[in-house]
Amino acid sequence: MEDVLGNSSFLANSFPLQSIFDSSCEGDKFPLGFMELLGVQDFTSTPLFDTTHQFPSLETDPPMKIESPDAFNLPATPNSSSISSASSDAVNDEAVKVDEQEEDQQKTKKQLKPKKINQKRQREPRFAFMTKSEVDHLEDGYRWRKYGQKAVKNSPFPRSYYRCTSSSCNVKKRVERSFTDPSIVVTTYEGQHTHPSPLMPRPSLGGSHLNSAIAAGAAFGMPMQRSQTHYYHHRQHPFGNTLSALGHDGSSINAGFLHERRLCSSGQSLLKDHGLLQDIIPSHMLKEE
DNA sequence: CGCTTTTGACCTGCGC
DNA sequence: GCGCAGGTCAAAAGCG
Repeated sequence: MEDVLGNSSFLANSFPLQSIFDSSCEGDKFPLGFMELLGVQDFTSTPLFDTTHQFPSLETDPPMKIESPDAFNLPATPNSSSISSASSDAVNDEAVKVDEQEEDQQKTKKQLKPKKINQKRQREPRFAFMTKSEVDHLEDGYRWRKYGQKAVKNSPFPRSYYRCTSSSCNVKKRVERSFTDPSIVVTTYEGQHTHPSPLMPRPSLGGSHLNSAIAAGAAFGMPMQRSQTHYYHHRQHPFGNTLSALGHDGSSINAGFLHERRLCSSGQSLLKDHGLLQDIIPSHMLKEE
C-alpha cells in the first residue's frame, strides 16, 4: 500500500476526459451515478478542457482537471465549457462554520441523534479526480481513517469513505472504482485540510513538475501521482481564493488552506490553476449561485 | 494498548 | 408519504 507511487499505473494521455462529479451534491442530483458518469459515452470527442493549455508547465503529464459539478446541470452540453459553480450552499457562512463545526461535532458526537442542526447539511467544496491505479487508497501525503463503506448502485465496487485523521481537520474523501474500467480509481475530496501534510513530499522526489503536482495535490489532499490524474472540481475550485477573489461567496475559503497554499508555493500549477479558473468561470455563473 | 478497518444500523435528502 | 440511495456512526474485530 505504501508503494502507490511506484506501483500505480496511470492513465495515458489519451484517456478520455469525462465529466464526473458528485451525484450526491445537493440541489443538483444527477440521474447518473458517479460511476455511471464515468461511463459517459463519446467522452473522447469533447474534452471539457484543453488540459495542455491548462497546465503548460506540466509538460509530460499534465493532470487533467475538470470543472465539474453543478455546472453540468446545464442542459446536456458535454462540450460546453463546463464551469464550476461553487454553490453557495456549500460555502454559505462557511466562515462561521469553522467555529460552529467544532461545536457541532462535539454535540453530535455526544448526542448522535440531533443531527438537524441546520436544515441542509453543509457541504464542503468538493474535488474529484480519477486515477488509474491498482490500489484503492492512494497515498496523498495525509493520513486517513476509513469510516465507512457502501455499495454503490450500478457498480460492483463499493465506495469507501475516509476522513483525515487530524482531529482539527474535517476533510473527507470518497474512493471508488470505476465499474467501466476497474483500473481507474475515482477519488472525491471534500473540504480543505487545515494543517500541513504530515508526510509532505520530499524535495527530491522527481522532476520539478512532479514536485509541483504533488505539492499542489498534497495541499488539497490529492494523491501523489506521477502521471495522469484527472481532476474534477466540485462546487468550488480547490484553490479557494480564486472565487473569493471574484467575490463569489464573499469569503469563506478558509485561511487554513491559503496557508497550505503557501506551504506548497513551489507548485506552479497552483498559480496556473488559479489563473485558469478565473478564465474558466464566467462571472455570471458565480453570481448565479 | 492504541489505532485502523469492518460492517450493520441509522439518518437524510430526493424523486416518484 | 414512501422508498431508495448516499452518507455517517459506532461497536466490534483486527493489527502492529
